[in-house]
Amino acid sequence: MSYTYEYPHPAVTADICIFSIREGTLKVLLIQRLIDPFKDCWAIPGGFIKMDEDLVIGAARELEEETGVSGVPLEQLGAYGAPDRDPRERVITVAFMALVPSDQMVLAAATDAADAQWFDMDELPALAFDHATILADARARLADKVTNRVTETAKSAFQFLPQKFTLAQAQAVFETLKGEPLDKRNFRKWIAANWDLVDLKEKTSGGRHRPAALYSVDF
Amino acid sequence: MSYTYEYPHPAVTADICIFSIREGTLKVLLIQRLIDPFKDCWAIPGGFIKMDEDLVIGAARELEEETGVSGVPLEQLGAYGAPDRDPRERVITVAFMALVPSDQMVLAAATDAADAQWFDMDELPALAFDHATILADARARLADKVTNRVTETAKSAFQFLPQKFTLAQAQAVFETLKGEPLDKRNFRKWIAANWDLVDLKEKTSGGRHRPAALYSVDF
DNA sequence: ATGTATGGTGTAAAGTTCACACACTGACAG
DNA sequence: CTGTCAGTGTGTGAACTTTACACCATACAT
Repeated sequence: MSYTYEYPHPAVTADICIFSIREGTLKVLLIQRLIDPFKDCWAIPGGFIKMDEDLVIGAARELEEETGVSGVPLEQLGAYGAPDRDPRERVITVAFMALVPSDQMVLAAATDAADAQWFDMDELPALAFDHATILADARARLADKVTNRVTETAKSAFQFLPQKFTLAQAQAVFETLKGEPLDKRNFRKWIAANWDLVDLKEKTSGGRHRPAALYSVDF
Repeated sequence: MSYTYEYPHPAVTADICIFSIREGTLKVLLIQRLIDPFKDCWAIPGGFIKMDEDLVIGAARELEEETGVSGVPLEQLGAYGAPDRDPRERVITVAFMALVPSDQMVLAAATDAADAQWFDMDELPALAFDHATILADARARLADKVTNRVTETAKSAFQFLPQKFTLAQAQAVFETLKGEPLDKRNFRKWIAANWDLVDLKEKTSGGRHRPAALYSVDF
């Protein structure tokens, strides 16, 4: 089967930056490419858009196919289309990003992916294509969104916390996402002002220190 | 000549929202399509990306071809790719925007454009494809950029002013771009704080009112 | 002289951001 | 039982930003 056009057409892919927090650090989901170009190289998941699917649907499909991750709300980052970004042919990619909890997530590499793993954002391997650029843009956008407005992206930050959490735990999550330390008192004022925290009147115990109050959040 | 691929490929276009101010109101540059689909319908300029050109280069080229407008710094807005947005075949478009002065600009419709005209943003005709959506997104982004940070976009606002301008003229420009009235005193404080205004020690004359001081701006 | 149309000016209140230091308490060790 | 450790919890002031708001000045026309 082949497809013929009167004029040349580029291929169009979707690539997806999936961020999560694991072991207290910001991670990104990468796949190891099974095929050339950049065979065996790590890359952000993605693949070709089908002719009858919307961009974001295609991105979600590729993500699930390659990594087993599904049901995440993707936000468009932009299009990347340098003529030589793919050695095979002209490929224009539309990048998406999302922030997801990953604790109970099972990664299942498939399709074009030999492997799918979480990588520490501070220890990235060499990446295929222009994925390093895309990922850097996504990282910057993530830091921007998380603490500025109360958006869906910011909501998803709470998924890295247990149902009952301490304010110190919450601060650690937001610091990880933002990539910089936050002032304790100012953080507590911010979270109280911007989110509906419920004081559970319970305390942690077991630490070699003063117990911390536990909270949950209502949206 | 034809081009054959093993898998189907979408066409990729760039579409460009060019804003300007004319006669004190915000205008957008539209072209009248010469060919189907949407023949004779108005649309934002744009066209197919060539295989060896970057997205923004292609956008600039299409803009010049269809309207005669060149040399404008385009900013990417995002990709639009609903499967049915073009009745011919799958077409994914990458949208760009810019704000340009238009007084000495000569519009020259060519290529796929029967005509190129400035339209008042408040009196838009029916637009081809999903261009109404794209244009609405661009309008929102424009208002955002102009008064918030001192960006390239904001700089270009001064191009709608003569070399020597009054603060009232400047306020009118920024109000038009932002789409809402601004407080006179607060605007004057803002512009003085954010831009390097030079007091020319000259005054307007001839109005049936008190003369206004003239300024120029240094970047 | 008067009317009219636009130019030009300052201040206070509210809100936001940022920096910053010390006492509290439970667990554990001795 | 006592001391130390380690993380918890709390408030204020300064700087800055944002917003609201009203009146006199000046040139021209009549």
